Amino acid sequence: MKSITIKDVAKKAGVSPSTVSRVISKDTRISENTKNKVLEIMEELNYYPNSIARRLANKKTDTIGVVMPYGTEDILMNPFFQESLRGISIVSSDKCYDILICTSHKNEDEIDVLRCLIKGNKVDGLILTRSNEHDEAIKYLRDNKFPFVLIGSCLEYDDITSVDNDNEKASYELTSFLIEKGRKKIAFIGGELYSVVIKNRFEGYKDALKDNNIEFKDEYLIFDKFLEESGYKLTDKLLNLDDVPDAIIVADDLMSLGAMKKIKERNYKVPEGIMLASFNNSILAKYSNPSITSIDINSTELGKRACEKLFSILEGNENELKKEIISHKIIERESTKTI
Amino acid sequence: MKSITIKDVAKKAGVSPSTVSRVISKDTRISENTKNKVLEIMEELNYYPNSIARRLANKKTDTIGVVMPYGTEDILMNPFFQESLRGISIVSSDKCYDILICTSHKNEDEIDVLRCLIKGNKVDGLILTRSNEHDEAIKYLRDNKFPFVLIGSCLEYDDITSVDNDNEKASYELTSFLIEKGRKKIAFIGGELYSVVIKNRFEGYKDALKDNNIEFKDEYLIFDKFLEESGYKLTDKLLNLDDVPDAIIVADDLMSLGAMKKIKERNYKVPEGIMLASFNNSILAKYSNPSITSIDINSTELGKRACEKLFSILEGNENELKKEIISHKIIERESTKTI
DNA sequence: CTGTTAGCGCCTTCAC
DNA sequence: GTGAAGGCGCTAACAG
Repeated sequence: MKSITIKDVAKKAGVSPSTVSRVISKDTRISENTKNKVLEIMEELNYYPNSIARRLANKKTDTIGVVMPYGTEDILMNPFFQESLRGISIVSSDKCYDILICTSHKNEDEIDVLRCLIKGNKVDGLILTRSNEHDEAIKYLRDNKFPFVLIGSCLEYDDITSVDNDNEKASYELTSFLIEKGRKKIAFIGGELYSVVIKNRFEGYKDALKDNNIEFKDEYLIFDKFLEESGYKLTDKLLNLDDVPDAIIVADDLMSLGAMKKIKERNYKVPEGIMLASFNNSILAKYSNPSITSIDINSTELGKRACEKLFSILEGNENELKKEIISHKIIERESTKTI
Repeated sequence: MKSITIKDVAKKAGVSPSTVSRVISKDTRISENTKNKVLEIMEELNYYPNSIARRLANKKTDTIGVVMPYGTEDILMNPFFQESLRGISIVSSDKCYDILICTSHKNEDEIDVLRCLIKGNKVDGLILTRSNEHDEAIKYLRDNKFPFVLIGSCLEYDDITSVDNDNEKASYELTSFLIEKGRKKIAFIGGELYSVVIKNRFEGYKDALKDNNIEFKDEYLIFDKFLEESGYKLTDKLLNLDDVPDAIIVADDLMSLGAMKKIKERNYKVPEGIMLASFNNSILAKYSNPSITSIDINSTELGKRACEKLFSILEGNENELKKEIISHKIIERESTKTI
């Protein structure tokens, strides 16, 4: 089916293609008469500009890419990504931008995916939804001076535009919160060790222990993947220790469900025997039993602000704050309630 | 930053642009020598074809659009969409297709969004993730003969390619399951009444009652939005009835969490006093307390098959099954356990 | 204000 | 096998 073009409209309206083009791009210097005439014909012909052709001529795609974490098979199921994507979507649809979802499954190299996106002119800018230590993706984008915003923090460069929580502080607060509840044997279950967010949360935990003169114990610190199953397995190890912890901080809600399951299986009581506290405050934490105290990180807001910053960059406003911090809040629930 | 083009490669390789183009599109009738030479230069120049230009010339975008439900502010948070998107993503990345996320927030008209997508040549095909009665989007796409696959079912036309569960049967089974457990006062909490999936699930429920000679009671049937909060409110109404139900089927996990919350608040026991059973088997059902019996609808598989069918259509294989059914399974949990 | 011209970068006949 | 030429649909100077 032959789609109708700007030429068809022009011919029928008795004007030149460029006049039609001007109407489309809302050029001011054009008479009301011809404008209305053209609009009328456009309506009549049910014409709609071919965005591909516009993109080629404008060298602009009106599309932003959202890069989901590598190896997304399971991790992508974390509600965090859904929530931040929602924030991104709200902002970008306001600007009439499209969203391209970028994932690298299986054997593909993440850098190849990025290369294809930016060299192929598929997107105007990117939002990364996570960061690792020595992050290759960040390095690649930075080296190529490609516009992007990071949801998370970058350890290597301080010229990266990013939106993040103060995870170190949040973790410090959460740890202190447990200490105030009288707990001293506090373990920490993390996700991937190379992930920056985990590093931050771990640091905050360690600092809080130190400031409260509690000795940090190596065996109270374990890491694995951001999966429910990992939480389950790691907790088992903690419960096998000679000196079983009386509180556990888990770096993610999904993992904490696994932890909770194991704790119950082993017949420990939450919160009496072991207190549990977690991060992200997804709906999972709210409906767990007992419900889990969790840090609300404002995922949707992270997405929104990241997207707004990206637009700001694309519009050339370089005076934006490089690193923006989104507030967090401890949501206390049963898993840490003192009776 | 000037991006390098096919011409640059051609010049440096001492061949014509068309030759380079042939190398890119893996044309066979080309000598090994020139091919290698060109590939070498491409590598050296770090050349990557401009996909926008290719799209314009080929009239093909290598992109599929995934249409999220209208008014997505909250509904989009349902894990179902995340899971089916994952399935779609796995298949499309195999084919090197990009995924465009399409949402219509706020005041926009969904049809406008679709119009913009297809008239604007932004995607080769679409996947709809839900269907309503008298669905305008389906009608529009069908009228325009635009390639698309529906996750769900269409009531009006039987020439729509779709992937769905047998929701009627599933609901019939779930209702029968509760009846076998000795329950007779079974209520049904649905989501949006105009949604096809709700209609199907309601029909199955009604049929099961009928086949078991249980009278259908109007006051046991209530509908609202696909939200946790709706489940909460609707359940309150059920518990206020003179004849309180002894079992409730909820059309969605998220809603059933709300229902569970209310049931507990009102001091009814699950499953002893009231059994609860639900649909979708998201992680929410598993970790609720008590855990909730739910129909596993295979969300990821729905996404995968929908995407495969779309590719099949795009490749011109019109001999595909129009309506494909994905299997379901009752996952029994505490909320319906008889002691 | 409006039309003409020349691309955007790639692909695809059609010749050789 | 390879090159030249024209076109995909739109935009952006440059004229007038």
